[in-house]
Amino acid sequence: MPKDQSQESHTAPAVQDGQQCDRIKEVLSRVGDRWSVMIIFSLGRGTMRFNEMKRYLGISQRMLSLTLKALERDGLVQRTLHPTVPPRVDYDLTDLGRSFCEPVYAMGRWALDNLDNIDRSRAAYDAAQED
Amino acid sequence: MPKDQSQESHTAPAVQDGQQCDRIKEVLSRVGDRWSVMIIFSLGRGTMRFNEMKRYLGISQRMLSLTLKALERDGLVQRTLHPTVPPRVDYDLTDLGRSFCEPVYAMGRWALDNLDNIDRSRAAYDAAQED
DNA sequence: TGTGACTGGTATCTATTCGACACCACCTAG
DNA sequence: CTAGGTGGTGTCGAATAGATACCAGTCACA
Repeated sequence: MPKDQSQESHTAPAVQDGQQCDRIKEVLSRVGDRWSVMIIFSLGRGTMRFNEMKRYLGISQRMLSLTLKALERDGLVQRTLHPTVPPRVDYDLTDLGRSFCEPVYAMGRWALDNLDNIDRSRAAYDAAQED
Repeated sequence: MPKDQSQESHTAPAVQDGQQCDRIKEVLSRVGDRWSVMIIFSLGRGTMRFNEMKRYLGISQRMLSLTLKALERDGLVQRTLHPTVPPRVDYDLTDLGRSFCEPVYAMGRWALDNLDNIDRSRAAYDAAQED
């Protein structure tokens, strides 16, 4: 419950007024973790299979399984089992998942553009600490 | 190490070819966690003080302290100590932090727009599981 | 003159979560 | 017969998050 909403004379940029902030927090808690973002990110390229993602992302089988299940439950990812021999499982983004791609890519692009800035900041901070 | 880069006939949207993906993963591991995003999100509204953020976000003191320190190290957040009595500490975004706001807000906006979709998906998924 | 609450933290202890590993059934190649 | 692929689940120790206590100092209330 936000206590001090009275002095927002700043550059309030978007949607926000307290209970909305709570809902955002709620959603980000669900889909805002590292592996969810990474999975959405790579599925944006197209269909992937379980072990393919595992190798590509360097994620443990357990976390991949759990995260994919959660994303499927949230309606971002679709799981398709092909009853061949051996059985083959494809993972794709749903429409909802694809719409989530845009903000995820925006973050990815920012990450790429600013990795060097962050590294410089870190080095400067660490150097300053050594006094 | 991506193994299968050959069949990207899909809507490959942005920067990506393996080692770039690794760097994105690296940055997202740093600033992509829930509390970092939430802190950037609320600092986007303007200067905040330590306990103000603590109350607003519902974060523990320890995590707030640690996350702010990490964000300061990464150059996204600036800490200003006013040597008054009692001492007062202000937290602001740096220019780098403000540039990060855009993708963060994009995610927040998506979260807000799609919370209901996610809830419906979850309910449907859970109902289907009960067979 | 306590005592309760505020400031911005740190230290500690515990609960949750994560990742490594083993295991499953089944198939194929050597 | 063994090694490796498929897509997972179960277990266990380590890392991590959150709750709580505590710090030094100041203020208001009674």
